[in-house]
Amino acid sequence: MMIENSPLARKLGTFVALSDEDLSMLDRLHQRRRCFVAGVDLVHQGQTNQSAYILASGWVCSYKLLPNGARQIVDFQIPGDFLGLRSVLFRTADHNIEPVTQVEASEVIITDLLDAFANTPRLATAVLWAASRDEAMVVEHLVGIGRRNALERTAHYLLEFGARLKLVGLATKTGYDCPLSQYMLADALGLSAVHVNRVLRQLREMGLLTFQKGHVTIDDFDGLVALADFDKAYLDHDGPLLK
Amino acid sequence: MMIENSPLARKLGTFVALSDEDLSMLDRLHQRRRCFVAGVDLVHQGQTNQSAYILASGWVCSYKLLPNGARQIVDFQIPGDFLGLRSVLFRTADHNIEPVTQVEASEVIITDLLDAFANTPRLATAVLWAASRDEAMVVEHLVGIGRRNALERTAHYLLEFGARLKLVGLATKTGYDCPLSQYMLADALGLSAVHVNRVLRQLREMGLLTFQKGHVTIDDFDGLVALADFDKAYLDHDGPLLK
DNA sequence: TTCATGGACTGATCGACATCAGCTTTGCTG
DNA sequence: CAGCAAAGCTGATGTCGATCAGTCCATGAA
Repeated sequence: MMIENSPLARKLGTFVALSDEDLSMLDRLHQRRRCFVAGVDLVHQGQTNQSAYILASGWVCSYKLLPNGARQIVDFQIPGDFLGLRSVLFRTADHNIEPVTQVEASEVIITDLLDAFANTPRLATAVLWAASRDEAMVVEHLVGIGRRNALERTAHYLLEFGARLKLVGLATKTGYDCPLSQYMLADALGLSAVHVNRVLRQLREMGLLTFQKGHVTIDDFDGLVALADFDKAYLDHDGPLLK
Repeated sequence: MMIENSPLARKLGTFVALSDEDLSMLDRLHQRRRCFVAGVDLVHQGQTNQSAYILASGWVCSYKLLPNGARQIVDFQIPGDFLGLRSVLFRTADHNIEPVTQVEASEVIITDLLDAFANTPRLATAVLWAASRDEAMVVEHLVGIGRRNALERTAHYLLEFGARLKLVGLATKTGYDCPLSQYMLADALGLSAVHVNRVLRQLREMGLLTFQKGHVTIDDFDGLVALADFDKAYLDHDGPLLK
């Protein structure tokens, strides 16, 4: 069985060395596989008693709508990420979740997860670690919107995707597939789509990065890192931190 | 003993009805009381093996610095809030923490906390709840910076403080003490101090809110809620959600 | 083929907020 | 109470990014 190739196992494995027992416990969480089509909300604000999921394939976005019609995308989830954990704790969702692409996800029964926590503390550590990392990413996103200009912000965001996708084997040093439209990118970055377009052109003309036809090509990694003040360490490690 | 008057107990009590056992467990976490003076960093980026704290009195801010000299304040902590929990999990802090005022805080030994989790599941639920709420606030903050203009953003932020402080008995319907300078507010809201000043004047002239001499007076609560699109439900409850 | 739709892309114009430079008030300390 | 630093406050000017108003190009349906 290909347990250790699930995106989540792969990601957690870089944080914490997982035993066979941990891996099979992870596998047990992946029972109820479900599919969703792009564009149809999976969860929306105010909905109660939602389940949590682990993303197996495809991209998803979490966003909030404002009464003036604007929307802010808070985060994108990629394979290996948890979905809607906070909504479960809160009992009522405070944001919407929409698949960007077609999506496969495993429904997580919350008692299964708590079971897993009690029986495999190593796994629990890894999951908490991943959750902290997710929160750190939201914080970094906030900092970017608050204090970085459009160019730095965009560069930083796209670098971050590279790092996240590499953890689950969906990116190389030179680039990754990215199903986002410029509109979505705009709603994530707090910009207008028009301006995102100009910024992407600028990044391309500066020879740093090419965002085209659903694919991001990193043309000059070091240049991007310098421009965006990207902290290489914070998302990516050489091996498990906890042996 | 005045256990149930600690800000944390008071806050958690509005989420989950706590037993005497829960309360005395909470009390045990409050052993090592420490003090800090305003303006001197308590934690800074990159520092490792930091401890966590529970804030007993005073205000604290968590922020990040960018190489261009800008800073973004991610969150303020008020009495009853946890401090630096993520840094503990991550082993190395990804942000700075600075007391805004003189501060009293209890150092939390992480094993004590895990003990408390194992022995008093109700308390554990409450703490997780509080942590989710903190995360929800950061998300709301991100949405504000990304998609609300300066006026709405400021109004929303100051309303949120009112709601948070009310939970620990430090605010009334009509206002609260707020030790923040306009500079700090600016760094939290992603604005310049000059603009914050103008926005505060505008709020005052609109008869909505007065921010002066360390005190915020809510002049027209409903007006503010309408302007800021503030969700009254999300921070404030009439009684424990979990009986 | 024609039409419709949605994303990418561009120029012109406008406005919200930043920056700069200076003044005033407050509160602290010698 | 004089002197000073820090915060509050304000006008003038500049700029980044929004908005408006399109064109161009794919894809897919009729």
